[in-house]
Amino acid sequence: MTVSKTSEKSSEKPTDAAKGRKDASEPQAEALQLGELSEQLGYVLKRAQLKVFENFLRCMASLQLTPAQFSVLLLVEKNPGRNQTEIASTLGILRPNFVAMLDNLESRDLCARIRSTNDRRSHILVLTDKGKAVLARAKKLVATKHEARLNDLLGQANREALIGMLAKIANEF
Amino acid sequence: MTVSKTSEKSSEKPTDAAKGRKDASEPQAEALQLGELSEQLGYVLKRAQLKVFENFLRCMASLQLTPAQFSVLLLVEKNPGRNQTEIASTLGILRPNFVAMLDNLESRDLCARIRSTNDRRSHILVLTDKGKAVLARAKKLVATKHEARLNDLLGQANREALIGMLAKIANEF
DNA sequence: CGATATTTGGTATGGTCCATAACAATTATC
DNA sequence: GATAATTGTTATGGACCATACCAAATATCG
Repeated sequence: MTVSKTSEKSSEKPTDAAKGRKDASEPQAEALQLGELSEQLGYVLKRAQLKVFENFLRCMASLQLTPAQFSVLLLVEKNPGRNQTEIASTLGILRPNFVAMLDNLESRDLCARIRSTNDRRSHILVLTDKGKAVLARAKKLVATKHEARLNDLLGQANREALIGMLAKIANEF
Repeated sequence: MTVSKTSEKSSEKPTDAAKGRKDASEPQAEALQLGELSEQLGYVLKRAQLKVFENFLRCMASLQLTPAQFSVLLLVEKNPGRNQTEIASTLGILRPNFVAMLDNLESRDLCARIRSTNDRRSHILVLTDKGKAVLARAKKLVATKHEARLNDLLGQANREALIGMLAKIANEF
C-alpha cells in the first residue's frame, strides 16, 4: 500500500490559487480519485500507522524515544529479570537486531544488561533509575499528548473499540 | 513499537510439553506480561498492519503483487492520463523511489509510460491490457480472500467502522 | 563423566524501504 | 531571451528487517 512519511510539503507556494492565470482552464490541477483505495484495509491501516508514529515521535522529541524504544522500556519495566531473547521475541524483534538497540539504550543509561548467575550466557535486562524516570515522563507525555488525541478525535468509546479490533486483527488474522 | 515480521517459528519441537522433565518446577517459561503495551495505539496498530500485509502477500502470491504495487495499479486505473509525479505523490511515494517501482511493473508489462505530447517532460501512466486483466484478478482475490476475512472476524458493521476510524486518523491525526 | 546438541548474545552481511541531493531535458515566468 | 521551476532519473545514505554464522555456556544423554 505504499504510503511513506513524505514531509507533506504541499502548498509551499501559491502556485495557482494566488496567481489568477489561466483562470477557468486549469482550476487547481484536479486532485486524483482514490477510488477503491480508500476502502482497502491495508492502505488505510498503513497510512494511519504512519501518522500515529509520526505524532508519537513529535510528542517524544524531548525524550528522544522511538516507538520501538518506548515499547522495550515498557516491557522491561513490566517484566524484570528477563533476558534479551525473551524481551526481543515478545516484541517481534530478532535477536541480532536487538543488540544495537540495547547498545543505544544502555549507552544512554536507560537500561542495563546484567549477567545472569543462573545461566551465564544470558543477560538480564533492568531499567536504571534514570530509565525509570524517563519512562515515567514518557508515559505521561504519551497519555496526555498522544493517546489523548484519539479521544478528542474518536471519543472514548470508539477509541476502545478501535484498539480492541486492532488487537483482534493482530492476534487472529 | 517494534513488531517485525518474524516468521513465528514457535512450537517447532516439543521442547517441554512432550518431555515430562522438571514437571512442576518450570511449566512453560511463563509468557511475558504485555502490560500497558496492549493498550498502546501505535503498538497494536503496527502489529495489525504487519499481519494484514502478510496476509495480503499470501493472497496475492499467484499474481506476485505487493500492497504498494496493487495500490499503484488501482490508482492508475482510476486516474488515466496522469503522470508519475501525480500518481506517486498521492500514494506518498517519493518520485525517486517510484522509478524502480515503475520499471518493475513496466518490465512485467502491467503498465506503460507514455511521453506526453503536451509536456514532453512528463510520462503519462497507463495500464496495459495485461495490467488490466491482472488487476481485475487481483481485485477478486483481495475481495474474496483478504477483505472477506475482516467480515468473518469483525462483522460487516464493525469492519466499516474500523475503516472509517482509520481513515479519520490517517487524515486528521 | 564426556560427546553432542541446544541456547544465548553477538557479528557480519544483504535486502528493502525511505529520504535527500543533484542533474539533464523541458517548460514556465517575466 | 535569461532565469526559475518542473519532470524523470541517478546516486547515495540511513533505518529497518532477515539470514547465516560464531564462541561461550548450558542442556542432553549415552
